Amino acid sequence: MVDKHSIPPYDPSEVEARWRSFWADRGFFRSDVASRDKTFYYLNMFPYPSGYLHVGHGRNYIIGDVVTRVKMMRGFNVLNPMGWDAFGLPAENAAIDNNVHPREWTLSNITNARKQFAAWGVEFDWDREVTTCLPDYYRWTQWLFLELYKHGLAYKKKATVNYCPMCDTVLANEQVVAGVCERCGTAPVAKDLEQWFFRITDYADRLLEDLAALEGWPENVRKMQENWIGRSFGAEVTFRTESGDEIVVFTTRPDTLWGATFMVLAPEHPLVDKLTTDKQRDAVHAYRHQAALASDIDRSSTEREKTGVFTGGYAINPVNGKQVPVWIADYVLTSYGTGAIMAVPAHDERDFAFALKFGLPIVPVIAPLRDEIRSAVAKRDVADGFAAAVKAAGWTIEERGGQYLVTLQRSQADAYLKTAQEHVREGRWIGVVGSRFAFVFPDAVIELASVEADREIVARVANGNGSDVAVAMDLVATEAAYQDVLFHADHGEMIHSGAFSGTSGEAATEKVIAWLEEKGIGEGAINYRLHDWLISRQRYWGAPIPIVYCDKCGTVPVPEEQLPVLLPDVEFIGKMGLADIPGYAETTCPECGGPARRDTDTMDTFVDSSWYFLRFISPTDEHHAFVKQDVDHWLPVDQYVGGVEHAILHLLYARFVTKALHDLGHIGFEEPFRRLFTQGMVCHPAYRCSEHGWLFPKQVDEALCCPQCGRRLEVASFKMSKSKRNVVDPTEIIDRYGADTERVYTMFMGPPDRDIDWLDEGVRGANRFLKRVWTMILGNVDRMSAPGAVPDVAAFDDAAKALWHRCHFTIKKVTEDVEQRFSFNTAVAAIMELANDLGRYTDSDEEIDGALLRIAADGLVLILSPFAPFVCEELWRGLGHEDAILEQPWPCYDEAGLVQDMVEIPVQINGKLRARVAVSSEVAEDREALAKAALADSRIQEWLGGKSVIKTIAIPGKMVSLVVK
RNA sequence: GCCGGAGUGGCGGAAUUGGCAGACGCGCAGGAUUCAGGAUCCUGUGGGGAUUACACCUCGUGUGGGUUCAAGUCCCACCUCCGGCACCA
Repeated sequence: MVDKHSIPPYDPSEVEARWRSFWADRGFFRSDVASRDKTFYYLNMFPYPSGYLHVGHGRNYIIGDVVTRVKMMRGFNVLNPMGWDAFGLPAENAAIDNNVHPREWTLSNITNARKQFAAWGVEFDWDREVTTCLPDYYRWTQWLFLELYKHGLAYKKKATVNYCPMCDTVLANEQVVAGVCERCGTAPVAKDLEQWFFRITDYADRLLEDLAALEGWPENVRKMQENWIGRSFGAEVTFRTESGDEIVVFTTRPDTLWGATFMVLAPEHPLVDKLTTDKQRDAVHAYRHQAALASDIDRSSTEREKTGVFTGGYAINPVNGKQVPVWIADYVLTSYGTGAIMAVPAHDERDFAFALKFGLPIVPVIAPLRDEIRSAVAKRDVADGFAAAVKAAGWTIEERGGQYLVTLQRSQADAYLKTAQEHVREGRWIGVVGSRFAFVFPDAVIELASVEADREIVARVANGNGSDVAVAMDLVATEAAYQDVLFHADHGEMIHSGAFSGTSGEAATEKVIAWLEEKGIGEGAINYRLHDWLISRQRYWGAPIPIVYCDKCGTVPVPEEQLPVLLPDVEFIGKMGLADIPGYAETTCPECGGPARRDTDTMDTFVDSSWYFLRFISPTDEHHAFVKQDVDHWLPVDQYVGGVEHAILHLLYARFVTKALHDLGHIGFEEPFRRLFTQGMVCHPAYRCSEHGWLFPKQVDEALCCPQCGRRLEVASFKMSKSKRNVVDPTEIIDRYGADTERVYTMFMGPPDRDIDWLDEGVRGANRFLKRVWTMILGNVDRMSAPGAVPDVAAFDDAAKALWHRCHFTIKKVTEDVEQRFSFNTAVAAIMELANDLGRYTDSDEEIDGALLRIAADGLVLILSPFAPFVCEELWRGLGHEDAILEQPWPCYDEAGLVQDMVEIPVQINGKLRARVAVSSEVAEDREALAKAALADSRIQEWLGGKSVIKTIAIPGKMVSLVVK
């Protein structure tokens, strides 16, 4: 037994102070880029340097540090750099609030963050630090811009763009999330401005198709990108107005063309004026005015009822020569497709609602996949004997209230129509809805097969009672029994479509497209939701766009040797762009030397971050952004880690820039990140008073009432954020328990990809574990053999064998969990189990094996060290070693060590666990011997009780299952 | 509405290829130590039941079905929650 009083208590602050600068001083994290051997590029998404990092940020970096340390001990040449996404609006806003220059604010945050990393024991190759707001970085961002410009991938155009009035700048499409500015939550307004764009849509197909090969990426991120790119296949079809103007529409359903009974243009569509008749002009003008005022959120709400106005104009449906009215409505967007649609109300939900509201004809041209026809018949509309006739024919008929409901299938429709006609009373009609649409009158059955048929039905019905019914669908749309068969968007058989009737499924689309192309009235087309990337920003704190405008020479790129175009060094006075800085725009033309003006916009900060992973390979190169042979060797990044909030923006842009640079010959690969991991957020309870807002946990007492007004507080767990006052400050955790404890808890608290609550009790548990390891290791050093001792495995007693096995098993598990599974919580759990077993072994009264103890203790410290590097470095010295842990190879396990002498094998009878038999591992691996051993067990014999075994399933090493009768 | 993901003890979670459900930790309970608190250590801890015996039985992984000797895991239908997109033609 050990005298625990002789061991110094675990004092993390003292231990951590001793090793804080050790790893950096020894240069362990400096990487050799020239080396080509076993390289491993690990990359965290570089942070925006804003104030203090909290324990939620820590999760990201601790994961990286653990993986990096393991990889280093495993003999990899690891590159794990860090940099700063240092341009951007928060710096400007903070600068305005605190009256400092954004540069000062940014750089001081960086200094602070570096200190926090050191306190966490999170190490990087600081020789490779990149900072996007410094000229030696943004010079190359400007170079990237010019490369894209020279090859037609950057262009300027006037466009309607999203402008955020709060941020005072335009936004990329991707930065408008759920209709509001991603950063400040303000609804953007539409502005027509000349802006720079990157031609990302040229790469839409490749960005989509290459997703499939990104097997190391999470499925949800790939799906999100797929949705964002939003590729849809269909056709562009040209309609003509009566005056001969072309209206091109995009449709994914060319097979429904025969059902296009009207057209809808976006209110902003250029042909609207010309189409509008004098009679409609006022209404159209008013509607367009109102649409222009409505915000995008209002316009794009699916809840809202459809609105629109008839222009008075008509176009010709090219497939059947029929005249269709042209409407305008704000459910058609200028930003998608051609800003004009053909409306097929029978097979498009929006068009259906619009047609019903405005009384436009609805003609089914596709048979639904579900073959069901319904006919609701008022009793007073039919002669006696109707129900009997229907029953006699064997069709389903229900009776409720004053009506019959007949349900049938398409093959029965003709017979039913005949029966209905025979029974319908004079002046009445019967509707048939579903797989067939028809109206039955005493002297005729009219199929809803065309607009003309629709008119005739309406005319006949109106004759009788002068109703206000506009179209045939109105006659049946209010009938409850019809609700789920009125409309469908199935890819069924084409009907009422001339020669194409009878064509069905996806093939219909292809055939119609081929025919459209042959006739010259349309062609196959692909449409994307993705738009070109708007990169101009009207703010100061970004990389200036390196373009000059000359009256003589036009748009002139700044020559490469004149880069960088420096941000003007002004005393910072507030919200402004480069245009507000006197003298900045004035320059001379690089081509003719005459007077010229600079572009006064800066680039979106996502441009900075779209290529930084390349710069880490040669961060100080003054002649190149990066060196091809080096990046070709080190990239794609082996493991990229960051928040899922970048699933679309940053990751899509970085993929685009990589592909563009590849095509321009600068790099030899097409995807930047081989494996991607998105870590979950760390949450913490936040307390809110409806009157006084968010409260710090410290202000809250047990009664959960507001200290100011006594109101009951709302409590809920949220992602840590300063504004909700629920951040956990790592400094407090480190002061109280040490960084090692924070690291172990962070890794142990749950699967790293999942959102999780930070629990103070959990932190204490991690601390307890480290204390236990400390006491156990230091308290047993005297009983261990010297380092390097080789145990005599053959002489082990049972307890020693078990511990020996546990050591090998744990090493294997931790190695696989970290390297392959990214499952750090189970890795830590396995180390805890080893520590528990080791503790049990040293506490027992039996004689212990000094060599085994040495190996187990050394091994425990080595595999724990990536998680708790400070305390392990200390314990390593305590164990009598002189060298650093990072100079040690990762311990290895051998298969022999994994084999146990005896194993317990569960035995099931009829699927229920009835016994466990202890057998030697040889027996356990032998199917027949294992089955025999199971049957020989006395408990099993008892359960069998003379019944016969019909089937025996023995899975070597796993279990035996007996089926008995 | 569409597309993803997830539902397992009081809590976080484990079970990697269909093979002993609940590893590991928190919390809780009892005990040891202590003047006391804290810290530490030991024991127990899914529900229900049984027994002289913790070498027992039984139910149990969101719900309902199914496949299988065997299902948290596979299939079908559904419910709930989270995330993304959303009048995208």
